[in-house]
Amino acid sequence: MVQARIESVLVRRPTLRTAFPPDFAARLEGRTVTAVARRAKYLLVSVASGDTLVMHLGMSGSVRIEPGADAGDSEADPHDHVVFALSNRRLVIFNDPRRFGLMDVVATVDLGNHPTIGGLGPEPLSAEFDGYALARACAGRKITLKAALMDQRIVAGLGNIYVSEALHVARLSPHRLASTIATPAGLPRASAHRLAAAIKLVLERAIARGASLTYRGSRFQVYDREGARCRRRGCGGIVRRRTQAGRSTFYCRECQR
DNA sequence: ATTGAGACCTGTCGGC
DNA sequence: TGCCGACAGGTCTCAA
Repeated sequence: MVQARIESVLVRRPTLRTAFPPDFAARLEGRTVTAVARRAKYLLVSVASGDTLVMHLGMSGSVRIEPGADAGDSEADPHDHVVFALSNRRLVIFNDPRRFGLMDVVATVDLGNHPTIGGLGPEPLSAEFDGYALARACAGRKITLKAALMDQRIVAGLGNIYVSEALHVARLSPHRLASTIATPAGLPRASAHRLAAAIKLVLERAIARGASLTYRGSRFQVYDREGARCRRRGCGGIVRRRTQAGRSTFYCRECQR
C-alpha cells in the first residue's frame, strides 16, 4: 500500500463494532499512503493528508489482496465490508464475519490521544519492554497475572491464547496476584524477568511459525488442551481450564505456581 | 481499584 | 441428517 494512492473506498457495511465516521471514505479517497504500521492489534495506514486509517480485525477479521482496479471487481463475499481500490491496481479487502472489528480515520497527530491507542502499554517485542517495565506496571496491583497480561495498558497486543502460553512458559499461575512479581519498591523479582522473557519467546515463536489464524490443531503448550498432558519435560501434569472474567484460561497446576 | 456480567454478531462444533 | 445450545481469537461499558 505504501506509495500507492487510494483511488476509491467502497463501504458495503458501514458498521462493525462501531459506526464508521461519516466522512470515512472522503478522507481516504485520492490520498497517497505514506506508511503502514501496527500498534498492539491496531493496523495503522497513514496518508499524505495527515490522517490515519485505523483498523482492528476483532476476532474474525482478515484482510486480503486481489488484483483489480475497481472496487466492484472483487469477488463478492457477504462479509467483505470495505474494499480499498489502489492506484497500483490492487484491491485491499477487509472481511469480518463476526463484525467485532473496527474501522476509523483519525488525524495522525491525535493518535496519541486516542482513547485506547493512546493508553496502550509497551510493545512486547520492543527493547523497552522487559522485566523492569513489567514489574513497574504490576507493582501493587491486586489483579491476577492473567488479567494483568490481558490489560493492554500493561503490555500491548497479548490476547487470550498467548497469555495462557506465556504464563505456562514462565511457570507462573494465572491466578497469582500481579503484585507478586515485583518488590514493594516496584523492582522485578526473578519471576518478572522470566515472564517478560516468556512473552517475547512465545510471540517470536508464533510469528516465526506464521501465527496462523487456524489456531486449532496448533501445537500450543496449554491453550485448548484441557485434560491433556502438560508438555513440559518431566512434568506430567494435566492441563486445566478455568474461566477468568468470562474467558478461558488454560494452565498446569503442577508446574505453574 | 477491581471484578464480573453483558453487549456487540456470526460461524462452527459436539451432542442428541 | 438435522436441529440446538455452547462456545469462540477482542474490546467496551456498566453495575457492584
